[in-house]
Amino acid sequence: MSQSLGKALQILTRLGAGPATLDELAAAVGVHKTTVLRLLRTLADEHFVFRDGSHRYHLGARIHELSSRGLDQREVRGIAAPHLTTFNRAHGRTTHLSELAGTEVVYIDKLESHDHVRMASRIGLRAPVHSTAAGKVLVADLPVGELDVLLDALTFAKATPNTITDRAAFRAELTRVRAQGWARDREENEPSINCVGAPVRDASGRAVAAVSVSVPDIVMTYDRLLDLLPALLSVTERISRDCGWRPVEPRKGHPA
Amino acid sequence: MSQSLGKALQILTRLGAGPATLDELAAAVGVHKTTVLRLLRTLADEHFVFRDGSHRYHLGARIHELSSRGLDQREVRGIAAPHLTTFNRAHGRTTHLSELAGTEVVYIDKLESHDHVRMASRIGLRAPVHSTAAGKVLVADLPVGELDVLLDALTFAKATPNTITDRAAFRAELTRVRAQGWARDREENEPSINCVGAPVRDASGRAVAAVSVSVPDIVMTYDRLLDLLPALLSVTERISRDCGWRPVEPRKGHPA
DNA sequence: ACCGCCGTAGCGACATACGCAACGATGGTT
DNA sequence: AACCATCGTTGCGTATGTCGCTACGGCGGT
Repeated sequence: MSQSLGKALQILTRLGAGPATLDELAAAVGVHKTTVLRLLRTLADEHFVFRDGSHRYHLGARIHELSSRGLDQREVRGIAAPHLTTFNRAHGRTTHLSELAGTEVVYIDKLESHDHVRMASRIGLRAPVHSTAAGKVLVADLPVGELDVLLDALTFAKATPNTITDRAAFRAELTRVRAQGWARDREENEPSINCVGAPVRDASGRAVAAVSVSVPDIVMTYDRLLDLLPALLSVTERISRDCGWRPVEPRKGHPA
Repeated sequence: MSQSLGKALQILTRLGAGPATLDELAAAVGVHKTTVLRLLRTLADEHFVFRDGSHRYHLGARIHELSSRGLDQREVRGIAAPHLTTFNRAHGRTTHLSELAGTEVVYIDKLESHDHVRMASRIGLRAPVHSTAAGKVLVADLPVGELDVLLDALTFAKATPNTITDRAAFRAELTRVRAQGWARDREENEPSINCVGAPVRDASGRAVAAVSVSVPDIVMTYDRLLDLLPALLSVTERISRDCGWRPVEPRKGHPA
């Protein structure tokens, strides 16, 4: 663990919450302002931060550039984008594309709802797999060994009264997800927010991303949200096909 | 200049070019792999990078989160976004929103062209003020002292045969920009790319951002690009008004 | 003029970061 | 099974880079 790097990263993270002065950053990070200034100098030299005319430091252009490049490296995002735009245009609900990251999902794209109720999520945020629809579809088809390792690492943190906090119950939920091909989050991750998600698959059939639709209960009930399932399954199928996925053919001689 | 932080930032920048292994990063940064691993560990702990199953490190979720938050902190971006979306929908040309950053502009939003010719620019990239339309409008109205300081710092790097590389010529260009209220870049920044730009002003009348439209010559001639000027001036005026700007009223008793 | 705030420079001490060397884990081949 | 190559990791001693302190300069406001 590199001490000075860790401190610099804390500075960057603090600046994510808003611009700050040298003194504010020194207080936030807990080191002398000379030390902070040295770190800030280095960060500024590489354009990770900049200082305005009022003595405040801000996140700089390099962060945006790297994020933009990093997102471009996530292939599924580029493939999904036009499909999601069309879906969002048609349905107007907050839609996320996410990937699995350890025991969490990370949102790698977001399309805003068309109404005035906005969700506080954003690209780059992470959420636990066990309480999100996206998480469930991303882990449901993991090979047994991988799923066990993941479940071992999961803390099943209770986010709301509805959160699944029991390993056996979560396994049962994943069985259900596998059977129906989509997942739900009924106020399990955030109070008053329901969500449905479906997997995007690649050529190997593996779920490489999830598309999920989130709606506050006051805007749309869970039952109304289910009306979006056909469209959701349709768009994830289209994206999957563009990712090289092909449906498994029914085996001959066996019941469909 | 913090050595270990500098190295870590080099790692992040390298990963912007694509995923890399520990050995590749050690070679790129020029230090022992143990050192790189320590830095990567710290970066990974804070989610700035992650490692995939094939030994490769990638830029992580925190970069995207910080970028997203940092862009939200740029107020003019939020104000301009709906206007630019409408403008882009109507005209379908690559459109940038940029801010001044020292002797450079930094692109803080980008709307893609509707055709298949895409521009290599991206959010977070910087470009010199003297060879870009956006740069010209951002510095044209600077107070004299500020402009002098900026010009002193400018190297007038020659990007193309058309680049203005002479201080006096650039000053003359800025005089013209002030008079007409918009600026051009006739293959001054990149060969075969023309650009027009106009300022977004805040309540104080100061140019706080620029909207620019860039088009490759093969797609649209400079003269055709000029057809977009009325719409460009109109959208920048609308954004400016939303930023609190109000047109200066003609003085009474003087010619209009 | 004085004051407050911010940024900066120089210094010595020492803690942290460094590279080296060795080893463990993994996967592939024979 | 053994062997090999690659990657990641650990432990060590050392010296370099980082640290906080102190003092000072610059700037803006009164």
